[in-house]
Amino acid sequence: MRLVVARCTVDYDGRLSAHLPEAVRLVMVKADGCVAIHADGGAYKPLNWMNAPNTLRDEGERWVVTNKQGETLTIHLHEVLSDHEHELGDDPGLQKDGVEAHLQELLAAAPHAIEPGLTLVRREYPTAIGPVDLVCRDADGAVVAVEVKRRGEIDGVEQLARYIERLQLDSSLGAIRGVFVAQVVKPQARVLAESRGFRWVEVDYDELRGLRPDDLRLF
Amino acid sequence: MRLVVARCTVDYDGRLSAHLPEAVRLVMVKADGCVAIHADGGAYKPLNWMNAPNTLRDEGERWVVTNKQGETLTIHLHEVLSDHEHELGDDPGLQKDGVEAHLQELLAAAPHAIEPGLTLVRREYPTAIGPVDLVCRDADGAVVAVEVKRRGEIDGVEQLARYIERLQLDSSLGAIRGVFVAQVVKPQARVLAESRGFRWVEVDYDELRGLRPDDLRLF
DNA sequence: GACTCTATCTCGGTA
DNA sequence: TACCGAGGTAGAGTC
Repeated sequence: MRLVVARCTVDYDGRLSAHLPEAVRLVMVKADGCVAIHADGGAYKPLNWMNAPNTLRDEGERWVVTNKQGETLTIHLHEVLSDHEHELGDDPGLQKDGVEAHLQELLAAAPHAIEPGLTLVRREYPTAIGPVDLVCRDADGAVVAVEVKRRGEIDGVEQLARYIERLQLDSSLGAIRGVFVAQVVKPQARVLAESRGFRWVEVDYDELRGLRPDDLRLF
Repeated sequence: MRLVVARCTVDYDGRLSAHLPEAVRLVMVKADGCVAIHADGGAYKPLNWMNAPNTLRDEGERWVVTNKQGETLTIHLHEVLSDHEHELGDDPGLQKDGVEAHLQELLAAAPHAIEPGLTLVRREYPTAIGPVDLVCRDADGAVVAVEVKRRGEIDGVEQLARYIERLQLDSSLGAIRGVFVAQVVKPQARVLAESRGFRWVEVDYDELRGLRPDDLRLF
């Protein structure tokens, strides 16, 4: 990784055009070739960048970075204040826990947590407009489509509505109920869900993780 | 801006949990206090970060960064290979050209490019759920609601549907047609638009920019 | 502050 | 490869 602190101007020309007036910034060049220009603030997003793969033409005072799509990033280095190279080596990568996929797994293993008597038919049930998170049957044998979100917002309810619309076309399934499940269901999403005739349910991730499927036999 | 290259492990605990095993990485601390941990590859996004405002407790070998929501980023510095501080000063900021707002301006100036005979009633037409990008009248005098996107995806079609539903409540407008306009309309969005009874149109940004409003009088 | 929408989104999965 | 969906989305604008 090469770290250059310099007074510079930068121009990007590609999906849009963008220009940075002269100022002191950090230019970061990673081992994979990607380039990012950072100011001293404004969170983690650089002001300008070019992802790998690309080709960097170093003309001394001017760097021109080009990618396969023909986008260019041009950096004029007016004054280099610092220039260091570091060997970092490969990164073992990030381990995540608590994203939507995990929530869906836990609910697939314990559909009773959504409502008593619910049993799983299939996870990621395929339709022409995308997979339904969970398709279940309730205690009466009726089909229930479940949309799982970490945060329950309005577009998730609409997603559920689209799936049910699609599932209804398959007459063999009979009447289909919709249930919207999330750790938090926002007020607007609650209103829309109810007006569409869907139940909405809030679940607790840590509680779910504590439940073994066996625990639910008690219901 | 402080740049530390160090062999480190990192843990984030907040909206999810994430862990970084021991490796050499760049720890960047900006003047506004935000912290980002970069590997030597993988575009501009850091592996882990904490935005400003936050508080950094420097315990020497361990840094604990906490924000107002109670999220924490814990960095264990096992071996510091480099540690530099730089004064960058304020940044004059980025100037952009070619984003959705510009596309909307161009189409407002040349609605004929969407379909012959179309004339603009109003840009950013206000409704209770947000502004409609363009409201026009077609050659027959019927109202046409236009949603403009740079990339036409499924949620843009939903947005258009919500606006039209809303506009229909205003009975003075009569029957309302919907048109979905983008530089590229994705397959799923095409299907949904058609099933909702909307036209979809792809437009070329550079061509539009070349058209002066006058040119369109010829249609 | 809350809500809305854009983004050179990034990133991962899958067909 | 392209498409599609999630994201600790971030960031900007509006109310």
